[in-house]
Amino acid sequence: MLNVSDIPKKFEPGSVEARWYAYWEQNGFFHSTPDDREPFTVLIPPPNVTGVLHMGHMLNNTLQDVLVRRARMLGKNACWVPGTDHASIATEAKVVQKLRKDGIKKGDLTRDEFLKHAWAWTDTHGGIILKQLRTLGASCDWERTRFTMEPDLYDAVIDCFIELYERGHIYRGVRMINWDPEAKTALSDEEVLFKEVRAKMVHIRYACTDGSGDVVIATQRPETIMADVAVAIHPDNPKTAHLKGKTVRIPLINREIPIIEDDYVDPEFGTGALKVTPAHDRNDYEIGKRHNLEVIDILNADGSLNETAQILVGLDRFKARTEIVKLLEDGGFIAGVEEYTTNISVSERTDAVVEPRLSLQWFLDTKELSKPALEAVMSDEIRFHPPKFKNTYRHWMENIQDWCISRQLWWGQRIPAWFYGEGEQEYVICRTAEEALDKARAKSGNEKLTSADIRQEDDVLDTWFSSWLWPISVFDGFKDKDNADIRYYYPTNDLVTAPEIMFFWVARMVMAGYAFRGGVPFKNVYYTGIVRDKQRRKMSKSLGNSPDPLDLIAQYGADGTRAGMLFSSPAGNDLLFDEALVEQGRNFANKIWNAFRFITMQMEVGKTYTPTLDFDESNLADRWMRSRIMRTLKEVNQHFEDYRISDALQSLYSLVWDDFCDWYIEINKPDVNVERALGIFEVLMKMLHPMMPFITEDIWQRIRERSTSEALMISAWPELREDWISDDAEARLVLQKELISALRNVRAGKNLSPVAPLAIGLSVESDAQTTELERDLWIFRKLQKTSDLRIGTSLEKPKGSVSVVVRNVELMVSLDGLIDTEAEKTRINGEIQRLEGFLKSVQSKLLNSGFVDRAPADVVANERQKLADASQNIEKLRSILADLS
RNA sequence: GGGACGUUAGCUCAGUUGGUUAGAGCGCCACGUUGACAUCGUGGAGGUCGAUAGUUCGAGUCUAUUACGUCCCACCA
Repeated sequence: MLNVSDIPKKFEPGSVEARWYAYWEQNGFFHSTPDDREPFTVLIPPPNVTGVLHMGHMLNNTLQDVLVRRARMLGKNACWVPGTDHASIATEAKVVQKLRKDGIKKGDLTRDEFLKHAWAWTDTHGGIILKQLRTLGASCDWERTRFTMEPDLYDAVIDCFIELYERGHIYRGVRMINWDPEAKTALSDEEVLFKEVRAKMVHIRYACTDGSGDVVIATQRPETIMADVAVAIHPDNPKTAHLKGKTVRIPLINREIPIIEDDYVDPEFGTGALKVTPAHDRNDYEIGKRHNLEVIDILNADGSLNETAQILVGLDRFKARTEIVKLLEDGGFIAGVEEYTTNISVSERTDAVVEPRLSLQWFLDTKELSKPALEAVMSDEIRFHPPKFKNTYRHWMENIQDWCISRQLWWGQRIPAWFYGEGEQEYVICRTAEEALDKARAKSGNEKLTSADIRQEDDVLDTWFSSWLWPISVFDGFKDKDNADIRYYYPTNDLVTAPEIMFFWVARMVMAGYAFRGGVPFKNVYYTGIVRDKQRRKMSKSLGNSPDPLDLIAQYGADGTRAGMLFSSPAGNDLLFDEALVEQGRNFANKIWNAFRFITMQMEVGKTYTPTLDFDESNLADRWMRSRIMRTLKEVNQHFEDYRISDALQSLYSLVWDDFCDWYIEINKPDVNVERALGIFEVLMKMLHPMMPFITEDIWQRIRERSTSEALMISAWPELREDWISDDAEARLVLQKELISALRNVRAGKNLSPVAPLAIGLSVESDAQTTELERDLWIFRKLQKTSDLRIGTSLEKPKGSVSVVVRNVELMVSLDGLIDTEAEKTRINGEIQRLEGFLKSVQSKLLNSGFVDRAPADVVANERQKLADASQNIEKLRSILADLS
């Protein structure tokens, strides 16, 4: 089965990845059903249904796959549920855009017609991203793929709405909300972003009606003066005291408005007078409420001026802004214009400048729901990785506002409210029109109501109002609150997501968890960073600085790409993506490949080899190798425990490359014990599998014939053998390594061939040490060619030799004529100087009675040992120096 | 305006409860084709831990102040 000629010099990922993925999937390894094992559940943060894979997804899903694959190997029943989100605003915007291209206006379509287009769009572009995830190696349970707009999940949202309404958490009311004039819908506070811009502050004169002069008011929104209903001053401001009780005239339209007094006004700011425009400013709305002022709305839904404005009607708000400044200038109303920097709010989805707008919307009252959700995180019932995000979470939860959940869109779950009677003021909440009719009749006492009198609310629900149910709805926990799946898989284990959606999604899922299942929806949240480029710019389509993930996989292999992403992504840290990382990942895969290739080259054709971990107790290299493996396994386990995935990979990288390839194989060359090497390989492949699934499965299957049930993907994670960890073996091998490195260093310094045989002397302290060292010296001999190797306590130093002190061994290299005495002296003097500096610091510690008295005994003993060692080595170096002259 | 976090080798980051003159990976420099691998090997050069002041026998590791940076939240016209 194993034939060297089959094994190319380079690892070729393309040919094996698709094959193994199909193998895993066809054998049902991804699929999970409840059984006696401990469940391990991960839910994919559902990407937008029509989205394509970007670097953020790559990082996020690689991490999920690593966690899931490892849990599976740990014997847990791992279930990774994939799926997509209907992304209400984003998708509707895309469909509208597409229709526009085809010459169709959304307004000309009925709701049903539009939805047909939307479904067509979803069917055409939907689910691509899930296919792409397979390329990455994601071990999702595809049979469980869900979509937030599929019937069951749609129903879940409706059930949820009805239940929350009945429990009194949902209300309908007129509030100042964020209006997106582009998408023509309300937004939640979370969907609004702040953007810093340069803007003009216009100072406008309002004339007092009594002819006593002007009031100058500063505003960055001069186009809203037609909606002004008052001018406010602070009651205690002497500067504006003379204005009390007066009225002023709005420029251009000459409407008279009163001057009112309100504490909100900052006397220090600007002129101390503020125009009050309740319809178009949150604060002004509050002031207006306090003073019982009228609300004059001069804007249309699309942000253009309406009839009420009287002037500039029909003009867009931004056009109107420049136009009105001209008019004001012409009329002599401008007192000045200054540029300044300010924050404007924009829609997260459409980038349109958000308009504060008074409107009738549906809200979720979050006061009660947020309480247990806050507690769950603060008490670490849900653990955040890294924990610093607890602060952000707490801050938000403590200041949580009611959630505006209605959207003036069609693509989404339609609110199950049914209006009857005049003016849509009366409604019932229920699932169907029939039910609504009964309820409406009962509620109104009007038995004559017919289905024609009943009309369903047009609005749909915020996308996140479906996503927040994801952990429950993917297991049909609304349809059947006690079904086998949700009993078994819920609460889920790990959630991997970006901190940007902590409020949108994480916090709300926790609230939903408590609201509907009385507990947490997951136990750990791993926050990834943002994927940025080398200049720390966020990767984005518009900047064009993002590589196509699929290109990366094609070029470097899925394993290489995954490893590359994992190399540099501690939890919560941004990933500064550099193709060099992926290159490193590919190189690592290649290194593994070639180590394996080397082993196969040692095999005889036709012979059967049984991988074994039966190490040779008498062989230091073996004892060392198995110690390194187990020590690393212990580290890796701990790293996983701590969600330090990068560190886990780093440990494995070093185990494979440094310990196994650079030392174990090198020491054993040319006749490596194949069965043992294969045994080692099996352990290594297991440990690496969660991170690099393809190459590890491929090698695993090449090591020997395996039945389906023996596939690496479903094999058991290695068992930790603490008894294999040996400080003694590791210390002894380190000494050999250091002796070898020291000699290599001498060779390099003297420009000697790495393979020229040299006469070596090793001078040690005692006969016992001679015996000890001699026992392990075969390793030194294996890796360094010697013409003569002597070891002893009183070795005579050959003429013209160079000496290096390694720990407490003096390594003497006979160089016969090649030695540059002066250079040697300089080197040794430098070494002495370094040691003396060290010695001094140790001495001063030990001379300090405070240290000796108060430091723990072992620390003091350690210092004394250091003192002794350093002094001894200095002595040695001095004698070497003396010999040189 | 409030808050969180960060500042350690050229770059990206580790440094657990304060105790070896600070570590890793990548990069860099030099040498190298000893038949697994040049997607490689060997060797090497690089930091005194943002600054200041404290606590302590001892501080990158604790405290305070300060500078700079990143992010989150926030209705100042």
